Amino acid sequence: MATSKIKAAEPRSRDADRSQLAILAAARDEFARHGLAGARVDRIATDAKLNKRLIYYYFTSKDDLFQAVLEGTYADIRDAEKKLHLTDLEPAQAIRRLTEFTWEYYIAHPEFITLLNSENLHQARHLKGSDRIREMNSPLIQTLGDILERGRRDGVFRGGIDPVQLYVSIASLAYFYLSNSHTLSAVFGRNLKTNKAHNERLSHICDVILGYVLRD
Amino acid sequence: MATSKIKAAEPRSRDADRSQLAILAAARDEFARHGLAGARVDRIATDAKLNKRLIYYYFTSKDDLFQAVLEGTYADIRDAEKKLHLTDLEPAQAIRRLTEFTWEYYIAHPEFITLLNSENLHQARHLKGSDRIREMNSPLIQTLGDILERGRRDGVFRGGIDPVQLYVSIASLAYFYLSNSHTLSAVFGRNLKTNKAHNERLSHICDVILGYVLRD
DNA sequence: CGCTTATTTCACTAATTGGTGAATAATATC
DNA sequence: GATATTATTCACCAATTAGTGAAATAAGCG
Repeated sequence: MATSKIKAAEPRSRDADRSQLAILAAARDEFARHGLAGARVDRIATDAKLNKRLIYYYFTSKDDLFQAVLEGTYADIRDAEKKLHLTDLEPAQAIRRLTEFTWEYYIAHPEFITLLNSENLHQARHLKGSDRIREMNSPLIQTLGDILERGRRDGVFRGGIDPVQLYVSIASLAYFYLSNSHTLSAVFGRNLKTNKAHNERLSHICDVILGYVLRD
Repeated sequence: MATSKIKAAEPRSRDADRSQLAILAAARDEFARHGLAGARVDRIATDAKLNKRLIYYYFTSKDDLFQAVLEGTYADIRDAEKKLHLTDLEPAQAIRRLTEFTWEYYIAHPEFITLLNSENLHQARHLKGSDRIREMNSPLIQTLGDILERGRRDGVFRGGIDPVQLYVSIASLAYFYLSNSHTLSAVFGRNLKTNKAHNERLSHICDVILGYVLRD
């Protein structure tokens, strides 16, 4: 007979913060893999090894949970950006470092890409309703503006570069390739997801960006 | 009174091709707006002003319908590319024209962007299963290779440019901006969707691309 | 007219899904 | 030991959804 109801299961200490983080992590993966509409709350609960009811207890609704995931995702990249210390480098080196960082961050965090794509499909309606996001406004643009100005004064950079445009372009060249690597691979009949292809892409991106900012 | 059952509704001639096109057009809009998981077959039927049953009659399943939409979308852009006649232009002019074309095509066909994003979320599994796509392999890469070679011989372009990398970069700079304009606008607190912002972006993209291909 | 193809109608299903209410249990904390 | 918080269980709902079977109807065409 088996005393049934084997409730031994380690006493599992209670920790509201830890539970919320477990939910957020599971939700991030689920939303990243399936998009907002394709994500399943039950699957998030299973993956978090927690009860579905608890998700609604802490996060009200699927949409609110998605918003929380997005906020966390942005907070993460902002934190990483802060550690770059671009101001310590020569202008050209700083631009190169930012470019390499961007590329490597997207490689290390593929969920960032799919989450952003999902949010854009929904016209950023979760971000628009978020206070936390606006507070995190990237200080990188300011830094980038300083670097461009310094490079121009030194005579190594061309003038008249808008830091936002440049930032968007650096992101573009990395993001598009990684986000669309599946369809691109299919269309070109060439696997763009190998290490070799990745290295070639990063090298090309640096050429493009530096070719642009450097004075002729 | 009203004799009820007002069946007057113009005799609606029967045309299998027209019906299929109507379904495809409605499906394209629906998939573009809501993604694959978020799209509703009933809504497609309503929008196509046809019966849901007919969708399954012609297209078997939601996934097959999505694949047909993707194939059509690719066929459309390939057709547009064919009309470019880049070979008639000087190398630098040809690159500029291709860049402007890409930008304008994405602006005119926003559904292209969201459909591709959806397909990449699904790891291109519909494209991989499509014969039609492989047959349409872009002749643009060949043309682009010729242009780059001509430009290099003329001494106006730098050497060693991979046409696929360049093609991807041109697409990147346009696509990312338009695809992510909602989140970018929210994050930078600056509306990137105005006409003015669009013109500035295109101008910047041309600077970047030409700055890269042109010899110092 | 008669045949084929196109289109509609409709009832229906089997499964899924986001979300809830309420009671219970376990645990940390004071 | 009392209490507030944290977590589980479970039954359940109302709505939605992709997809089907079958029969009826209409139109083009030879």
